[in-house]
Amino acid sequence: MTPAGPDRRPTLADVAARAGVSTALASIVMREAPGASATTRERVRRAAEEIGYRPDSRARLLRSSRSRLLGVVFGVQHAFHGDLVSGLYAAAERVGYELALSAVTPGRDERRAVAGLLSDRCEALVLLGPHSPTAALADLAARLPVVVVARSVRSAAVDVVRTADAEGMHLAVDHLVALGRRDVVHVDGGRAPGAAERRRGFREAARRHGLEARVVAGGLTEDDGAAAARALLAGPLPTAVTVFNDRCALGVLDELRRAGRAVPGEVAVVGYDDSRIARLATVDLTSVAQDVAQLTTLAVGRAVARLDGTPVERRELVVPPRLVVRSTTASPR
Amino acid sequence: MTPAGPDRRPTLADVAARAGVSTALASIVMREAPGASATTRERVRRAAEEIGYRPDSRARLLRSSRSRLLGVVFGVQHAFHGDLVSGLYAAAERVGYELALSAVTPGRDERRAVAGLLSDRCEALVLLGPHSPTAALADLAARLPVVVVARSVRSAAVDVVRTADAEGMHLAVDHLVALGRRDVVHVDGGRAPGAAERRRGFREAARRHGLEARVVAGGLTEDDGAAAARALLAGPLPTAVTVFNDRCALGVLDELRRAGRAVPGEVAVVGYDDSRIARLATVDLTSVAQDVAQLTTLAVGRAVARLDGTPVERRELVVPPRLVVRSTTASPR
DNA sequence: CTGAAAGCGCTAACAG
DNA sequence: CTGTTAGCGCTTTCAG
Repeated sequence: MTPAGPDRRPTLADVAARAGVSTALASIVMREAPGASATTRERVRRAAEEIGYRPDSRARLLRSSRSRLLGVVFGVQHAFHGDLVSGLYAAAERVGYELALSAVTPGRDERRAVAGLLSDRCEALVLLGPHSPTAALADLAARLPVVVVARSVRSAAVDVVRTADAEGMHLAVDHLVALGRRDVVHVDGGRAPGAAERRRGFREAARRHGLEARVVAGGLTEDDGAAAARALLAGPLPTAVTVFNDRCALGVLDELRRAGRAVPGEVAVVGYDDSRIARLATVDLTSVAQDVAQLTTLAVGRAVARLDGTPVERRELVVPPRLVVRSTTASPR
Repeated sequence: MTPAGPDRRPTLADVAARAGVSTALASIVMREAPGASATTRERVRRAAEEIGYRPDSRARLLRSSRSRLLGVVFGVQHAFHGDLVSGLYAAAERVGYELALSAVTPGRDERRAVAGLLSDRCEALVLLGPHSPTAALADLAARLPVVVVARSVRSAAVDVVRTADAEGMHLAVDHLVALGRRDVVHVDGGRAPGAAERRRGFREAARRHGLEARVVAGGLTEDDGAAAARALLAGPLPTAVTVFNDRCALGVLDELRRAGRAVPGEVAVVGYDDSRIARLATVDLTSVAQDVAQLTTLAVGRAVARLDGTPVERRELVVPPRLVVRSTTASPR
């Protein structure tokens, strides 16, 4: 079928030859850059189509000084990171950037994930809930713009886009108190990104209402939540529980139900993230929602601002959370 | 601080100049290729270290004919895909390949995810549970090796690595029947990858045991499962239910419990995927496990075999599943 | 509006 | 063992 020639993938030169123009012109057409007549455009586009030409992004990036590539490091296990990645794709597309994804897995740590992205000539990095120490993040930020999402970092070197987690807990506690629940316990996220902030917010709000700010150890997973619930069940049950995140809250819920305790009858439960699981009819968990669209738009915007040299007033961008009330807190005590 | 010079990132030429060698030699050292003395290696490595040199993978790939890059398309929502991605990273590393990730999100379909990967010069594609029609997959496979994971495809053009889903359902049904449950219903996955195969396996096994092979509509999500459970609750309850996947099974479980039905007392439930959620103490769902390590190792191996031109005997590689018995089927009727 | 020429940073032949 | 010489496929001046 094809002539003897090796069936290497077609290059821009092939397109140009077929269309009877120079590669430079073909390039202009493919990039949709100004400087070619409508006729030429049509001819070149047709030629490209016919031979199944696909631009080689490597070569393109190599040549242009800018790669317009944003590196994203995410945890492959975290459902919430999935939501953020979705938002980032959309946000990047709106401003003409591409995303390069690099996952953190049980066998691949953040260092490796970042190293891969650096070799790929990303212009800036967006790190979702990174676990790296502040110093490491600062080092990285010395090389290229770094935007940390969903975690606060005490460093003037990196940009941060996060939810006002403390405020989120205020909303939760205020809501519970309004419902007449005054014996509120917080199930903690330990060292997870955002946990310290949420714990702090809980304590502030509790104090403000004159409550005892009791905190029990939790974690990120359903098992952590179940364990926390067992600890709670060992003593007199509080009338409400705020939990670090929805996964953990699910474990709390499930364990409470197993123990035959009514939710929200005896105990109200509030989660965090407003994940898909919280929205399920069968779970229907009251939860503090993070504004994913806002977070991702701001993260990309901030990265781009750094790249464009746009002056930036604040290193930290804080997005307000929203309380989504569902049945785990619906009925008053 | 830095001299007047533009602070562009250091190139191989910079390293070479600093080490007092040619770029070719520096290249050899950086690639750890044979052809440089220990002394030179040391000197070059030091120079690279000092100026913070990082190889530019784009340029490298542009130059070399092979990219050693495997493109992976995954669904950012699917927890199981996360597990597969983790396994793929490990498998690729073992054979000296890199991964390029491209996510399918609510706003980014498979076409776009694939297109991105093609521009990145991936040598082969690994598609996790793709939704594209067979014809589209075959077209793609005409351009480069394509390995489909976790879905069967009736096409001689693409390689498939999947779990023996029918067999998985056999295991589930056999187990239930051994427990004395003879009124078994399957909650279906609809058009999801793997659903047809699982449904078929259920019917085969049911027939073999002389049971009525009842199937009700389900889906991939917890909500789908809850809806299916409500349908089930409308009539006389079966003594056991097999469900398309764990997420859906979770919805079934939760709805049954809400209705006050005992699991496994009245109804036994079996899920599919042996996901983290199934393993949770509070869920403890009997489930058919897919062998992730095996699936991913085979998928990468198959892609590499195609690239190396190694003759391949079967287009389809089928991995046996394993039944993990937990408390949702533990006690006999 | 179009084409020729010069690289982007790196690797792969070859020479020496 | 080391250096020189060509490009990979594309974009980007800069002439015409």
